[in-house]
Amino acid sequence: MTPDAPSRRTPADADAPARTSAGDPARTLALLWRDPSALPRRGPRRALDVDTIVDAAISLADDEGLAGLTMRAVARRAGVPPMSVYTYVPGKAELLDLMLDAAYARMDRRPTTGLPWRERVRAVAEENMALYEAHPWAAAVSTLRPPLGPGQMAKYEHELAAFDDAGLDDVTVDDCLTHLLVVVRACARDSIEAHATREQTAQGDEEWWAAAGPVLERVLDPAAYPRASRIGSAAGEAHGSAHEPAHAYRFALDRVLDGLERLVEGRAGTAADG
Amino acid sequence: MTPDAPSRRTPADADAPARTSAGDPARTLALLWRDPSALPRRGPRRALDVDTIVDAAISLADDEGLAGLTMRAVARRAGVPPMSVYTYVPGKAELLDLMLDAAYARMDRRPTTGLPWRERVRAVAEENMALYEAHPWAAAVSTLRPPLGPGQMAKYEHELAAFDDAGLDDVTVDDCLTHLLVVVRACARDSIEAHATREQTAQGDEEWWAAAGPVLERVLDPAAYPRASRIGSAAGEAHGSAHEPAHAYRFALDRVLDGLERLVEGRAGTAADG
DNA sequence: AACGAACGCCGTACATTGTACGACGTACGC
DNA sequence: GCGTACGTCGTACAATGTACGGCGTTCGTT
Repeated sequence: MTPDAPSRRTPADADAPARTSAGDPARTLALLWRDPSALPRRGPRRALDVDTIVDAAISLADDEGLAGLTMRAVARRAGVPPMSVYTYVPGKAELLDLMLDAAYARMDRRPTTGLPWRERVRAVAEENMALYEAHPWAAAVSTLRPPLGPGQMAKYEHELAAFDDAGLDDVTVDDCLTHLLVVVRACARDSIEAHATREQTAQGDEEWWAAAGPVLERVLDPAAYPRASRIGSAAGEAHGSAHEPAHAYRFALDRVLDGLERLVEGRAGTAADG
Repeated sequence: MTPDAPSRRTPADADAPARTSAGDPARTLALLWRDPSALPRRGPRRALDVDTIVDAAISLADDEGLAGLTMRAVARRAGVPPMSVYTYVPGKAELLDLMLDAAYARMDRRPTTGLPWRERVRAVAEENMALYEAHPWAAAVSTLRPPLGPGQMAKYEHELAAFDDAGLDDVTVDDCLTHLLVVVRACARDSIEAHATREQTAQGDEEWWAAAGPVLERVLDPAAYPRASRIGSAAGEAHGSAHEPAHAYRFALDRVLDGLERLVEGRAGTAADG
């Protein structure tokens, strides 16, 4: 009753978002923790090792994005023929796990002992944003089932510590951290997409609005959408464009911290509060 | 000096997330608003119209997800040969714009006049979550440059009204709405990915943890990660699994509303507050 | 009434993807 | 010394979005 091999990524999955932990869990974990007992005992000496492939993949994804992360390109950067990558890594899914865990492991974790919890939690947010700035592809990978490697564990342990003296119970601390990380990653994704859109379209936001504006004026009746017209243009003028991801992130982070603070204060309202 | 045609999607873009407004803005807007002057004046009568294609695409994406939304499949569902789709829609990017704007237009918008702002804003969140439950693909599409069609405009106008008597200035109202929508969409994405992962892997979270658990115990030293071990398993027991998207959403929504409430109260803290 | 241009329609073709498969050679255990 | 487990990697395949071009239809103009 050996289970079938977990779903492999086929060309048909094109638009499905990249996902971690899509391979055989045991095999992936052995790779993540560099389990020596998983190494081959017979056969010729391996020319490379897993880390060479992972490093090549990370630097490639940093340069070209997830779209440029093809197995052939990884092989090229590692200096081996295309199919040789599969000697070190079972497939692209496992490679993503390894890349992400390695990126987590290398995160810069500032010591924040002594600071109040709000500043420590803010630091956690900034560290994650820094990760996504250094490795934009990391924000695009789904981590619903996180890569349970040493990097992920160190990250989780460190981030939980930020809530140490906030006086919250264990489950709530996990909820708070999850919420914070979801918001930071969402903001990071928007920011990265803004960047990518500018590059790929070779059309800045101003040019896009300049192209869209005249047509929009012809079809759109301001009287039909009074708030949208007024507030939309007010927001557009306040920031450079209609959407300024950096500003959205700052706003979101302050709002999230305020929300967590009410929880710490014990004044959280889950229904209408009186 | 006619500009080059905006970037078309080629097979090489596989892993790049689907994006709205990737086509020629003027052409896309004409399509979105069903500009009659953009219809052809010569040639044979069209066998179908844009809406047939858009409806086929939406029902297809509802059934099969964004990964199943191929131009060939859209054509099959509309009952035309593959390349005929391009008669009605310039390309996949524009089709996504049309799909999204149509989904926005058909959203169920409950009247919430008379309710306090917090309940009205909560209703906006629920309406968006309902949209993503009905059309999971909508959560995956990047809307950095939103499809400026009638559906998007109606949605924006309606959602702004939720903040009508909260006493916030125009720019802040836009910030709040953006923040709310970002969080709801992020939660929706996680929830959808959880669903998709269960289906594609044919492996529930329990089975996955069951497969990962033993190996993890062998490599992981609880003493090295005290908080992670304790809080991780506490959270895992509290919800069914390590990650319960529905719970994460409820928690996030309450926290966001609390954060906005402090803004409304004028007690928001952007730095340490005393 | 007749003609040419503008259009609808759509079959074929191409580059690109992840990776299954299998041939060939190497190193270890008996 | 031999069988087998393994590394290495060339070839092949199905699926993708859409460029291109051939063909037929309809309308504005004459």
